[in-house]
Parts: sequence; C-alpha cells; structure tokens
Amino acid sequence: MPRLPRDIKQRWQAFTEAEGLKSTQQRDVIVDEFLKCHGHVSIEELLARVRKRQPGVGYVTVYRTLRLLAAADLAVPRHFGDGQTRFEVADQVSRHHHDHLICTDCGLIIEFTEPEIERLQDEVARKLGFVVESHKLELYARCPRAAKKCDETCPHLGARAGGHIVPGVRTPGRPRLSKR
Amino acid sequence: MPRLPRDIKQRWQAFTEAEGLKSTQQRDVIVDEFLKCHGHVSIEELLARVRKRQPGVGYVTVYRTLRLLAAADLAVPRHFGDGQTRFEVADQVSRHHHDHLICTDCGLIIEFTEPEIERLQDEVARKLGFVVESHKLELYARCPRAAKKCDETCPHLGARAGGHIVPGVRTPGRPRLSKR
DNA sequence: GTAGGTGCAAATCTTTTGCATAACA
DNA sequence: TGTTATGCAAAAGATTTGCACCTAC
Repeated sequence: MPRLPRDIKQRWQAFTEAEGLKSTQQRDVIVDEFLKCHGHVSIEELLARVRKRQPGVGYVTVYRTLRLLAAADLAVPRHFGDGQTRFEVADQVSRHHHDHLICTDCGLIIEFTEPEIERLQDEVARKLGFVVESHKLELYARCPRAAKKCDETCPHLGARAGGHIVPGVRTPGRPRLSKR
Repeated sequence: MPRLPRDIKQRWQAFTEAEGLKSTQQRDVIVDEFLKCHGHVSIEELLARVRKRQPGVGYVTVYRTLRLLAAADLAVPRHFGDGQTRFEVADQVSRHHHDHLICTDCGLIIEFTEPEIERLQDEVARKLGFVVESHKLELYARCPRAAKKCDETCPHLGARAGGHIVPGVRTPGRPRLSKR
C-alpha cells in the first residue's frame, strides 16, 4: 500500500489512475479551478469560474467532478444550512484545519482553529468508544451590541428585513446565509 | 417585559397569545406530539406520529407548525447533512444542552456534553469580538476496528452497499444517514 | 473500437407558496 | 362574521439519474 503523495495534484493523478478515470478538457479545468479556490465554493460558483475558461461546461459535469474529488478525499462537502452544498479543498482542511464562526447578522464566515477543542473532541469520542474521523464545529455569533467591531468585519450589517414572524426554517436558529 | 414561563407549554401558550394564533385540533396535536419527542424528528416522522391520532393532517400543516415552534424558540432545527431538516425540542437543548456524535457506519446519533468545549468556544468568539448565540458541533466517528463496541451500539452495522465509487455528496465526508 | 465522459432533459426530494375551503373566536 | 388555519396542488431549489452523443485512450 503506497503512501499517499503529499502533493494534492499527485493525489488526484493517483486516484484517476487507480479508478481508470480519463482526463478530459472539462474535467481538467474543473479540478484545476477547484484547487485554486480558497473559500467554500458551491457548485454554481465553481461552474461560473470554469465557464470563464470553458464556456459550455455543464452543471452536471461540475457536480460529478466534485463528487469524484470528494471520493478522492480532495474535496470536503460542507453544509451551512442554507440548503446548498459547498466544497472546500481538502488540502486546506487537513494542512490548515479550521472551524467556522458565522455572523448571524450578515452571514460573514470567519475561520478559526482551537487545538484544545480538537483534543477534547477526540477525548469525548474515545470515552464513548469511537474514533473521530471528521467533525463540524460552527459558532453562530453576533458582534457585541456596541457594534463597533461589527462595522469593521460585517459587509452589510443591518441588512435584514424587519418582519414580525418566521422566515423559512432551513438555517439553524436564526441565521440566514446569502443564497447563490 | 414579562419573564418567560419555565414550563414549555406555557411558553407556547404565551407565544400563540402574543401572536394572535388560534388553537386548532391539528395544531394542538402536532405541538403535543412534537413536545413528546426526544430525539431529532423530521417533518415526515412527526407527521406519521400525528396521523396516528389525527389521520388526514397534511404535511404542510406540520411544516408550518414546526416553523411556528421554531419562531417561538421551542423547536431547534438541525441539519445533519442528509438533506433533511430535523427538529429538537428546545427544552431538551437548553436544559440539557448537548452536541452530537454521528456514527459513520450506521448513522446512529449519540448525544454528549463537554462543558470545557463550550467554554473554549465562547473564548474563541470573544477573542474575535463576537458573542456566541448558538453553535453546532458534530463528531463524525466510527467505532474502533475491532468493531466490538460497534456491534453493541450500531443498529445496522455493515448494512452499507459494497459499491466501488461515490454515492451522493450530501453528507460530509463519507457518512450516509438513513433516509426517511 | 470501446469504455468512459459530457450535457441536455427530466426525475427526485425537500422545502415553500397560492389559493379555495374549513374552522376558530 | 371576519380572521386565521388547513390541505391540496403546484412552484421552487438543489441534487441526482437516463440517455444519446462525443472523446480520450
């Protein structure tokens, strides 16, 4: 059993080889563009990037390629509760693992790491007889009343509606993330 | 501003009153059944329970009632990545707050609490200038190779397909939760 | 030439809304 | 008696599959 190559492109190559996958113009561009992404891309977003280089590429092809990337452990799907799946480059996750803090005012996503939390997670699981494979930690938080700090970080603070009752229910608690 | 009643049913009553909501047979049964739930119910699951008492109740009514319960902070929506929204009684969340460990073999959900993790979360947010409103922590884990422990806890371990490649991509990483 | 890939259209699946009818206060 | 609620059907969104055609090995 050969060691997984450090380089992410090599890992992709190894995967395609092992699975007998072919190289095509579309697939190559999609993978290339995806690996250049830093944040959390949705299929649509990636599709838009790809089409700048290869107009005519279909949604489905991006979808299937991301599925392959996920199978190869090169992409990690994320669900922030807005009903869309977003993907993150696994390299960024493993080499620079992080969790997320989501602003409940504007949906801004901040990444953070807290090694002590990670350690405690492993410990909790171990006590229950499990071994953690992955985890998801999201803090839904808002800037303090003073809103001083918030003006700096939140792009469109205060852009919410003023309604009386009940939006949809797709997001955890109250937060509503931007769509598309 | 009156204190929120301790009792959850009283809180619901206060909410309906304040919002001018009417009491109906369907709504009453739905709320009642929901509050009796302990785990994480999906709309369909709750609908099934409700229909045992009131056949003919529509999916939409359950949906809208849960939306109201969420607005009243009596239900907390959860997203475990299988594309379905599940709801938890807020009472269980606030009085007995907990996070989730999900078995990547069978989808079994175990609840746990780790006060130290909670504390660290607040600290991290504070350092970034935020105040945590809520959070979501999920550990995706598997029982140790030996699988000893797993046989005890996992209802249908080994019930997965044996396919070669790539299921859907809705779940984080590999885990596949049971549908419906 | 053949297995694998692409892209359209269409099927699924879940959540959400429109609207006519029924039930509550 | 006038809201408010219900439930059907259908819209909306996102994901997933079927299938005919195309392309890389």
